[in-house]
Amino acid sequence: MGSGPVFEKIYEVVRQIPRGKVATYGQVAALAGNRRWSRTVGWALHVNPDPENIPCYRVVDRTGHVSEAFAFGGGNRQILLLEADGIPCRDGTVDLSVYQWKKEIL
DNA sequence: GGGGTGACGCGTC
DNA sequence: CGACGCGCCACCC
Repeated sequence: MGSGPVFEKIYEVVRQIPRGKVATYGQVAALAGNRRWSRTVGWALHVNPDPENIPCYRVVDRTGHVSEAFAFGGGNRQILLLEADGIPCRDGTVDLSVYQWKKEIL
């Protein structure tokens, strides 16, 4: 499956986002190894090879706004999935100050 | 090796 | 608040 080692790194991170939380593209990029991969993260999710195990809908941009080019039928679809996780999406926007995932140091 | 693409981020106007 | 532009980096042809 190696679309690219970086892509897999990104998928690995997205897969770790806990239910009820969201992460930003920049955050995922940083956790994957390089914060400048934000664009690459978006692209990696765009070609998401395994949506069942990779909750790409839990990834939003830095403003908390969902993607409008979501691969399942628009951002509306993404909002539904997020709300199913217990995350209220006000006008397609998530309150990052409350729902942003913070990788805790165990 | 070169060029085009993309679900971003940030500064600036 | 919104629009625009530039930088950033990986992937495919």
